[in-house]
Order: sequence, then C-alpha cells, then structure tokens
Amino acid sequence: MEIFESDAYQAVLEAVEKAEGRMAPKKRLAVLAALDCFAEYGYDGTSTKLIAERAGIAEATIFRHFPSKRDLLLRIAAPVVRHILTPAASREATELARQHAGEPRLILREVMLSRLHFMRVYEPLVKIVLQEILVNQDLRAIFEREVGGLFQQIAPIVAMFGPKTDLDRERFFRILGGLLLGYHLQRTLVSPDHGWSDEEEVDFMVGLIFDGLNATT
Amino acid sequence: MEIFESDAYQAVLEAVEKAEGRMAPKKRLAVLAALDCFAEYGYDGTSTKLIAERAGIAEATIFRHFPSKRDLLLRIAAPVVRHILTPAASREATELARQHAGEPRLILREVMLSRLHFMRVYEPLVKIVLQEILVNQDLRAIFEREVGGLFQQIAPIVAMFGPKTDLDRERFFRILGGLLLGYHLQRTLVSPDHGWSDEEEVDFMVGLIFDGLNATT
Amino acid sequence: MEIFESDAYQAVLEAVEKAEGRMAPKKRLAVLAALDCFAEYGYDGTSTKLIAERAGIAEATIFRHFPSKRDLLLRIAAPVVRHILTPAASREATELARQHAGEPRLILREVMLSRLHFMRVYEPLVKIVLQEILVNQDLRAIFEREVGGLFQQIAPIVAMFGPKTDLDRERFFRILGGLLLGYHLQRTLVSPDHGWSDEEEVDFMVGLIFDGLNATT
Amino acid sequence: MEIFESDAYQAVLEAVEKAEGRMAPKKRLAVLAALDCFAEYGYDGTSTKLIAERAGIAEATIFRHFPSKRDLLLRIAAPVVRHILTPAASREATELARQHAGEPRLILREVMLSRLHFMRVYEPLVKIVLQEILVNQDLRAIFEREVGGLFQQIAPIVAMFGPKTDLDRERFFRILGGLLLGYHLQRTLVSPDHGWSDEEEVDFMVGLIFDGLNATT
DNA sequence: CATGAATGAGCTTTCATTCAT
DNA sequence: GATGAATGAAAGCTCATTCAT
Repeated sequence: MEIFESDAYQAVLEAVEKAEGRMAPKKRLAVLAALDCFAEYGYDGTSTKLIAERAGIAEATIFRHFPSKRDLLLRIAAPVVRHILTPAASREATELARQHAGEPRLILREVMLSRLHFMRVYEPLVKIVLQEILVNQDLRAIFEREVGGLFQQIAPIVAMFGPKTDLDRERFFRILGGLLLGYHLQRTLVSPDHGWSDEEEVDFMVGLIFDGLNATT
Repeated sequence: MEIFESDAYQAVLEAVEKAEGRMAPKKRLAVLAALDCFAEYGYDGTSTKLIAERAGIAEATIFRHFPSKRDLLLRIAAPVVRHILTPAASREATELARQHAGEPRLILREVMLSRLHFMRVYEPLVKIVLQEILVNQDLRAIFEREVGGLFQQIAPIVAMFGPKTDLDRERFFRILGGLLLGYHLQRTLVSPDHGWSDEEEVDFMVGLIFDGLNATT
Repeated sequence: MEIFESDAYQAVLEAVEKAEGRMAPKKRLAVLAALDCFAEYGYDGTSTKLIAERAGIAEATIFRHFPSKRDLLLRIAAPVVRHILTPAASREATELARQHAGEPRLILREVMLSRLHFMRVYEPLVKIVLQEILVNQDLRAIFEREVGGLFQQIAPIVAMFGPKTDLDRERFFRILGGLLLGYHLQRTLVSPDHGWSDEEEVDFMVGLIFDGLNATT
Repeated sequence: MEIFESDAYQAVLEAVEKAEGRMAPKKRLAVLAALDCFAEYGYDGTSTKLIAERAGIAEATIFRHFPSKRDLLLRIAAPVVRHILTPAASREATELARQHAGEPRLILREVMLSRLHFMRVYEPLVKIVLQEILVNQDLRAIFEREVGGLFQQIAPIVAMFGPKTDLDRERFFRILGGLLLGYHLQRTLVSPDHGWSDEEEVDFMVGLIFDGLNATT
C-alpha cells in the first residue's frame, strides 16, 4: 500500500498511535485508508466498504478495532486536533517568545510558518476537519474546547503584538486563522500547481498585519 | 410553512427562480426544504425523504422536478454562486468605485459590508457551498469559474488599493476572502450570540488592510 | 415522427384502428411508440414515460386513451392476433385450396410465403407476442383461442397434405409453426444482414416437408 | 424448501456451481429462488424482494453474492447456455457419430432425444432464456457465441446427414432448432397434459427430416 | 382532447453493523 | 486478530396512475 507512505499520512498515523497505543497492522491500514477516503469523499461520502477495500482488509476488521464509523472519524481527527494542535502550538509559541523577545515580527513569522507546515503535513486531516466541523457536533465540541484552551495559553503572547482587550485578541486570532486558512486553501485546492513559497507568502502576510497593505506592496 | 419565510430563504428562492423560471408551488417548497435540510445536516446527511417531509410533499414530487438529489443541490447552489455573487458584486464595486473615486477605504468598506450582508442573507447556502466545495467537483468547477470571472472584472478596482502585479492582486483577493470568511464563521458558528457589529468589524479589517495592526489597536 | 412510417408500423396501426375506430392523432402516436418500445425493451422493460417521450406526447395522454398499460399492450396485440391472423389465414388457405386443388405443394408454398410476409410486416408485434406469451396469461388465452379456431378451420386443408388423425394434424401444424418461427427468428434476429430470399427458403422447407432432406439437398 | 428439490433445479444449481465455485448455503437458495421466480413471472416481473422471500433470506443477502439483479440472471443463465449446451452436446454428438457410424438416423434420434431431455431438465431456464434473449443484449451475445461454437464443432457430423454447403448446414441447424423448440413449447406450454412420448415425437420428426411427410404418415 | 403536477407503492441497491468461525 | 456471511433499515429513485385545469 505505498499510497499511504506520504509524510502526511505517517504524521497522522503517529498522532493517532499516540492515543491508541501500538496498533495492529490491519488497524493501521484501516486508519490510513479511512483518512484517505474521508479526505477525498467526505465522511458521509465514504462507506466502510470503500475503506475496507482501499485498506485491503475485511469490512468486519474495521469494527473489530473501532466500535463505529463515527468513532473511527473522531479517533482519527481528535488526536490531531487535541494533542498536536494545542500543546505543540502553545509550547512552540512560548519558546519562540522567549527566544525572540522584543521581535514580534519574527515570532509571528515562525508561528505562521510552523502552522502552515502543520497544515501541509496533516493536509488530508485538515480537509476532513474543515468539512465535518460545520456539521458534526462532536468534532465541533472538541475543536472549540481545544482552540479555547490554546487561546488562553497564548493570550499573553498575542498581547505582545498590540491587542489590549480580549475582543481585540480574539480578532487577532480570527484574522490570523482567516489568513492562514485562505492561503492554505489556495495552495492546496485552488492553485496547487502554482509553486508557492510559504516564506514569501508569510512575509507578505506578516507585513500586512503589522504595516498594512500600503507599506507592503 | 412559516419556517421558510425568512429573508435568507426567500433570497435563495428568488435566485433559483431566475434560473428555473416560475416554479410550481410544490417545487418551491422542495427547494426551500432542501435548503433548510442541507444547511442543517449537510448534503449527505439529508435524505430525500426528510426533504419531502419538511416540505410537506411526496418524495416522488422532488424527483419530478429534479432528476436527482445531486442535481437538486447544484440547481440550488449554482444560481446563487453564479448570478448573485458575480455580476452583482462586480457591478456594485464598479458603481462604488465611480462614486467614491479616490477614497479606496470607503470603497473597500462598502464592498466588504455588502459581501457580509450577502453571506448573512444566504447563510444556509454559504454553509452548504463551503461544505460541498471541498468534495463536489461540479460545484467546485462552477465556483472557480465564477470567482475567476469576478476577479477579471474587478481587477482594475483592486489595483486602486495598491497591488500592482497579478500575483499581488490575487493575494489581495485571497486575503479579503480569508478575512471575510473568518469573520463570517465566527459570527455564525463560533460565537453566534456575541452581538457582532458588522460595521465595527469591517472598520477594523479595513484599518488592518491599509495600516496594519499597530496603527489600528 | 418519421421513425414510425415503416410498413410494419402502419400495418399494425391499421389493424388496431379496425378495432378502435378512427383514432385521435396523439392516440395513434401512442400506439406506434408503444409498439416500438415494447418490441425493443419488452413489456416490463418499457415505462409509460418512455412511450410518452418517444411519442412526443404527455404521459397522461396515454391514460386518456387506454385505461392501463396492460390494456394498451392487449389492445395493440389482440387485433393483430385476432382479426388478422385467423380469418385472413384461413380464408386465404381456403381460397388457395380451391384454386390449386390437387397441388398441395403449391398451396403450402403460398401459405408459408404469406405467413412469412405477415410476420415480416408485423415484425415488432411478433416479437412482443413471442415475448409476452410465455408470461402473460391474457395474451396466452387470446392466442390459444385464436390458434385453436384457426386449426379447426383449416383442418380439412391440412388433411390434404397427408395427416389423417387429429394428432398428426396437430403435429403438422406444430412443425409448420416451428419451421416458420425458426426461419423468422434467423432472418430477423440472428442474421438480419444475410440477404434472405423467402422464396428460396420456403422452397427448401416445402421440399423437406414433402420429401425429406435427402431428396432436397 | 422442498420446492427446490426437483431435478431441474438441482441440475441448474450444479451448472451454476461449476462457474461460481462452492456456494454458501444462502447463495444457493438465492439462485434456486431466482430461477423459480424468473421462470414463473419473467425477469422484470420478479422483484428481488420476492426472490428473497421465496428463498427465506434477506434481500441484502442477494446483493452480497450478486452485484445486481441483472447479474444474477446472467450468472444463472450463462453457465447453462455455455457449459452444458455446447461441450456436452458436441461431445455427445461426436461420440454418437463414432458409435453409430453409417446410421445417421440413429445419431440424429439420440441427439434430439438428449436435447429434449436437456430442455425438460432445464425447463425453467429455457423459458427464461427464450424470454430474455429477445431483449437482453448480454444474454443474446452469450447465446450467439455458444451456438456459433457448437455449430463449428458439429458441422462435420451435420455433413453426414446430407447438407454439403455451409448455408445448407445452417438451414439444417435452424430446422432442427425450430422443430425441437416447437415440440418443447407444445409439450410444456400449450398442451402440458397431453401424455407426450418424446421417443414417438422424435421418431416422427426424424422420419420427416429424412423422408418427408408422405413417407411418414 | 390534452397536459403539468402530483403521488403511494414499489423498486434495486447501499448502508453500518453483528456474529459464528 | 481477522473474516465471510448475513441482515434490518434506509437510501435514492421509478413506477403506473389520478386529477384539476
């Protein structure tokens, strides 16, 4: 199943394995195939039969390892949303803030680059989460809780960039998310062949955030 | 069926009717119910039986008017993506550019407000499109074509805001989209009960775009 | 609808009209389209929607003229089976027997040729009857009654060819039917492009019937 | 399910099993019930629900073993048309030709008797094939290919009966088919209660073929 | 005479899931 | 741990037919 050997898939696999413990080989295949199918056809557009076929295992094997299809989705998405996004991001930001104290531009640049790297690495999963979060209550709950936590943790750092009130910090957070999401969608969905340079785009976005458009272009 | 009398639903209905011609009463009900269900449960999460029940019509009636469920989705989503997004937006922008020549901030403000108004009015449809565009090839094709056309039409106006190269104009476009999408998701999904003021948020975003964060907060 | 202008279709139309009286134009179209579809897809394989489309009329119009689909089939097939097959065939045979008294070979030849001509002319209907008679009780009843009547009427003529007992006459009848059916299927279904000469084939079959294979080839 | 224990059904079952491999018990039931229903109501007149009920299994079980209803028909009909009709018939004819060299009447008699026995044993299937072959392209293709092959194989034996040219051999083939089909339909459909003796009828037909009617009756 | 709109009943097929082996 | 077999429920869709206009 060499289709599953890309970095993105291996990264998700590792993240899932951190929560599930060492997985049986066919369980791994199930996870990878599910990831692949969910990203391609969406959760509802993917049948367990399809997952089984793509994994080269029996349909019943999926249910030996996951009590339900819904659970399979959550057990794939949650660890990434939870263990990777949050602590990693905040730990990283804190570390960066320590290293580059007084150089907010640099901090922001590094954070954005690392978040984009993360989104690239977990690309199929990002797509799944985007898709399902609009509709799936469980996933939304997990997401909101984690993002809320993250917000708490890095609020002091955000403060370094100017925002003083809570509302302003939320805005800043939202703007960062919007810019990153917009770029990620463009580079992966709209113009995947454009030859994007993350550094260049991040520099542009950082410039925008700090100095606005006029100073940038 | 007073549930369907909100502005959002009526707006979509009108847009659909522009493409379908005058619709039979039960066809209208089918469109409205479909819209309602798709927005609530997603495309795949909605059964034609559910649509029929919510519309108070027979399931077969849906298929008398639309050859398939997939077609029903496209025939609802496409007119809005097509006839409303594109020409309206560009005509409006041109008009604004004429009125407020030399005041780019004002132009941008008005365009953003009107786009946000549009997203609010067509909220259920925006959600559907967001969901399906990641997975549905047909819808993606329609979307990309229309956005491409829109980009062509308003490129000269975008140029007024500073960007000189095509890439810069694309970036500007993407950033605008990212910011608007981020705000729309926050006001509708994340914190729907926070009493958002579109004017205030747009002013903030316009400030950011022109002067950057430091000058804004 | 020039597809319907072949001799076969017009012949059936005439036969049906003899039973139905002068038909409204759209009723004629319905009959022709039904004939065409039934012959192509079989009775069950043909939907009233398809008939309506092929006829270029509304589905409801079919039911204005025929109380049910089943009835439509019978009202097309019965007149041909009834009024054409039987009296024509026996009248013709009697006439031939009178003209060619003492020349059984000539009589048989003419009867076979005329039956083959008939099958050619009513080709689509022959196919429908063949198909449905195995399964449709009503049609089988009509067919058996008519064939029974025909058998009674021409028994004396059959006697001229040798068979003395009733069983032998039935056998003769069956053999004639089998040979004609076999040839008809071959010329229309199996090798429609072979350029068959009915005269030649009939001569062969007459030879076989009277003198056997050895004397023939 | 003692209804399925007749020789005819068991014979078809064996033939199907030769192509499908050893079948699961419920798969066998599905095949038998399908055979039964198809023969009684025709292909289109049979619903998968009816098959399931008659087999005493769940409807879904049918689709676990056969991808579609159409496929179920072909997977039942094809093996019989293919593996039974062709090689058996030709092997048998060759063998007979060896044993009864110089006695063409005897050979023909045995071949016809065995073919009639075959049609009797596979009676339900013969009916289905007759019905569907007029309308179903796939089945027609299989049939034509097999009959073509059979024709090639036994052409030398046919030559023993007199026909010299290819056309004459085809005619002989067609006549044999017509006679057999005519008798089979009479004994099963038209007068199933007349105590037919295959031997007697075959003798009659052989007589006809070799010496013609006059010498026979 | 003709039809557009509507439908209840039914169709084939797919679904996620269970269970004996 | 893994699977082939099985299934109840529900899916999307088609059917022949009715009726108001």
